[in-house]
Amino acid sequence: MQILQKSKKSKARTGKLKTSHGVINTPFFMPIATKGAVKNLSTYDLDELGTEIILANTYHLYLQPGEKLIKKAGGLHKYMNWFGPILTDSGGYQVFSLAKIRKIKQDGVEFQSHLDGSKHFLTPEKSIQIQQDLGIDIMMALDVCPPGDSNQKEIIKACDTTYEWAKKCFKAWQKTKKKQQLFGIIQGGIYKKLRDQSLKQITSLDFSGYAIGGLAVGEDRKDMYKVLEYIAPKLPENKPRYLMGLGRPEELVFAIKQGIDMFDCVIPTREARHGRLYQFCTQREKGAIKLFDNLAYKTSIIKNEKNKLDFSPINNKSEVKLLRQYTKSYLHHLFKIQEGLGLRLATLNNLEFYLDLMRKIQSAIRQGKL
RNA sequence: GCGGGUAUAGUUUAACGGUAGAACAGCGGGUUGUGGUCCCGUUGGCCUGGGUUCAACUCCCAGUACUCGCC
Repeated sequence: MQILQKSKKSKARTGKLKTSHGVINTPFFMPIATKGAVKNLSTYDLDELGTEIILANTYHLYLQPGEKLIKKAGGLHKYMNWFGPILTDSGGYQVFSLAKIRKIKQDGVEFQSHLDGSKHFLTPEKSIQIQQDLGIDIMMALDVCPPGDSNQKEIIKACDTTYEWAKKCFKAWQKTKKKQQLFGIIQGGIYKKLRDQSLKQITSLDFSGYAIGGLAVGEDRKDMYKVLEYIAPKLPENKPRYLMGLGRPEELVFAIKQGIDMFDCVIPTREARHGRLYQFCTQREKGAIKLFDNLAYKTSIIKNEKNKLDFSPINNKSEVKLLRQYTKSYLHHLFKIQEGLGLRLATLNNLEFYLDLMRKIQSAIRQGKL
């Protein structure tokens, strides 16, 4: 990763990350396409939003439609008609989110498919093989993501397994032509000592980049901030730093100030489907949440009746024509009648907000404001 | 015109001679390496007038509205 600017006000930085499908400006946000689609959007929509990279999921694509099918199709890029960079999560998060239907063993995770109940065994090597078959740009090592309320013993165990698996992933990756990048993941919960140890272990392996995992999984928000502030600056400076799974806009700003370069989160897309819209606003407005400088944002619920007679555009400043043309009243109506177009417009709105936020942040770092 | 039925929250409805429940709508909160419209909380109500009874949303009578059938 090439670093272009380092802030004097914080540990924030801007740069460029090269991948085999293009260069990405950092810090950046990845819209989530778990199963090979950003829900409700086409790749044309993603282009219009200025999307630079998306995130997909190894476990989900392995189960359906299967990595072999995608390989036959010419890889995930060709299969889903997206020719920018793709990062895949290894399946490690499903260790956490699908806790009821899996067993962690020494060599890997045993899953029972949430689709048909069939049993599957995901090993570090298998995860790498799947990600290679998918042909994506940035692979993630298989890790164990323990819940936020785990005790110290459980976190230690998760760290140990994560390290063992990281070594196996690294070894499997070394045997390939290394056209794809591989990132390692640091665990350790909210314990500084464990984070330090995990950092030391994982960074002993020369990964393409390093991620902080195991945050925003149920722990206290204050603890999350403390750990992030503590560990982020310790990550290797010349490599991309990825904070997995976060977050709210103010959390992204905070993390960027600690030196994080990469993010992904379901918030903009999921909340869009539930009718919550993100928008920039002035700091004085009711419900405004301050970000930095003079920038603030608020959310609103389009289903609320107050929108029924609001014939103003969804976002009159949007670069997306649809968002300038369709009114809030109409979007309210679309949600009431449960019409898919509503989901699409809301998703466009929220992703444009998140991607715009990152562009504003990049610009602020360049101008020395962040 | 005659006869029958129904009237409970904004809507659709439940129960009961002794504190009227629910769903949807409304309002508020939640969602963090995806839960495809989800989860949690919350504000609203017995058609009107008489009668019986210790006590009536409930039983009786009248009115009103709606509805079905007949002429």
